[in-house]
Amino acid sequence: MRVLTRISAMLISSLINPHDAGDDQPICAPPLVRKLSRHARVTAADAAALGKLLDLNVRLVRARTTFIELGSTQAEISVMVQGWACRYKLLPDGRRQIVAFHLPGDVCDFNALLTEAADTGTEAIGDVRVAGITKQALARLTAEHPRISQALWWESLASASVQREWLTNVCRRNALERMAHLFCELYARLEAAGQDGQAPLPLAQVDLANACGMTSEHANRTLRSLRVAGLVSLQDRKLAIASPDGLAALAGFDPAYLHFGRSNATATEHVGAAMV
Amino acid sequence: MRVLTRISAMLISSLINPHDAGDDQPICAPPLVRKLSRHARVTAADAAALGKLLDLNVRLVRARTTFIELGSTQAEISVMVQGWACRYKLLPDGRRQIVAFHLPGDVCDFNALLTEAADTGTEAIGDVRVAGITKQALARLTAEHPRISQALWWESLASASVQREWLTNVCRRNALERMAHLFCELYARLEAAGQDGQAPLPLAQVDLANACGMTSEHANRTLRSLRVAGLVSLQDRKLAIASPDGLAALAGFDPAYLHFGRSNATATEHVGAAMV
DNA sequence: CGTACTGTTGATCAAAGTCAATTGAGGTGG
DNA sequence: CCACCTCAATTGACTTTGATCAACAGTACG
Repeated sequence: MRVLTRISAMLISSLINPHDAGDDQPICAPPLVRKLSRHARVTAADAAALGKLLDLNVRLVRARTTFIELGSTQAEISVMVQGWACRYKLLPDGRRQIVAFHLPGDVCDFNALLTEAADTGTEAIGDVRVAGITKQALARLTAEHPRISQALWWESLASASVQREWLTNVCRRNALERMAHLFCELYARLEAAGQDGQAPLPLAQVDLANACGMTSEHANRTLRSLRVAGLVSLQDRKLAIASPDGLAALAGFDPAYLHFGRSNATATEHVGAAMV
Repeated sequence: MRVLTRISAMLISSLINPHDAGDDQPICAPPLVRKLSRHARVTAADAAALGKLLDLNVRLVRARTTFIELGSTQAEISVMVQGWACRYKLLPDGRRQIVAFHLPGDVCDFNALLTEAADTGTEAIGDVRVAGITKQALARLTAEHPRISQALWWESLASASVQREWLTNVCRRNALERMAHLFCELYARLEAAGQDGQAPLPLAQVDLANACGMTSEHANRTLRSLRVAGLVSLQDRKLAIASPDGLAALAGFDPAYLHFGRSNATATEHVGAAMV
């Protein structure tokens, strides 16, 4: 049984969105809004509408709880508001693979749109806040705000791109490079999400192992190598990235695949219209 | 330099689409149309409109030619009409990873919508026919045929799901299981595409190696194991799947992740509307 | 003060990579 | 038509990476 604590929208929203007074400064907008604003030319009205939806239905998920169960069908799209989550697959014999990490502002669950049994589970790493948007609400939102729809396409395609990089990462890099690459990605994404890229990562070594495609013992040894090389450090049992540049050099990290930045926001204009 | 032969639409269409006379029987529709019809309730009019677009601009790509260059930006979305292609990533030091195979009916290039430099290349494995749809044309199509847009969302999400399965496959299965799994997937996808699942696969061993995340030598040995186990066979230098069931048992193959089937086509109805 | 996790370390083993050489098929030019 | 060339496939010997098995330490928590 899932243990989900649903909390009144107003309460939560005032707790985690202190900007709620109605000003539109993107700096304190919900993470997803801020992110989507980078992709397409989301107007203030678009952002406000999305922001309102994100406030309506926020639930608190306790650490180490799977909040999107394997095999379940979801009536809602889940959006990360706070905390970290991981998406994993399980083989029948128990082998587990983390296929993605979800940070604030990430859409956990585009696949819910397929309305089929989820072939992945999603688990909170620490305590997490997730906004649920019903498909109907999303339908209304995207119908009235086509630019949001464009931006969601972007978001979805960008996360597919990350997926491909992960595949390349685990297949073509060795353990040390793999882990370094993962750290680089997380660092870059945290920074882009407006969070402190230097903040200690809440990941357990098992998570690292499951994400990098190795055993926890080997993850431990790999981590130690990175530590003695001075690239990461441990602060009171929390991992911290000591040298982003060093890690990037080791991993051959090129953030292009993350598809940040609004470089060609104008160019995607008509595409959004296209897909929507 | 890319060597692309562009051929008059009418010519090609009559060559490869002998059904062109205007009848709407899905059995002889272009592969993409047939596939999308499984996802959402695409009407005859929707299908016809898409089919027409797919006929407008078909190019022939010779075997072993990269037709979507790394680093390029694309004005068109490419759709596989005939033949096989692979999508790959390259590391600076030359290591290569195939991240997807494209069969007839697959959209190669959703990422073109991002209008950023492609971080993957796409190469024809044998001779290939690709339909190009300009973003503008796609915009018009999806605006007039929202169900097509729904179906494209489905298609995009399904391919992301395949991507995740690949990650799990290479991380958590050994060489033998990996390759068996790949064969199962290709077999299932070929069958679903209405092609003969028993047809010999045009893949070179290097391709197998690059897709399964191993060296070509090891791919060779792995393939031999599968051959002596009677699961695959070599017919005049072409690989053929001898025992789909045996392969599936070995690999622990569950086709759910491919998201075939119209099981819940009705349920996705309003979602399509949502995203569009 | 046990109990239950993570994390840590060591010893050993198996899977896959690397290096090197050979085979075989198909294509080309003489 | 045949010698030659090229490239993919094949095989063997050896090495390396990472998995497995096993034990133990440190913390957290009831």
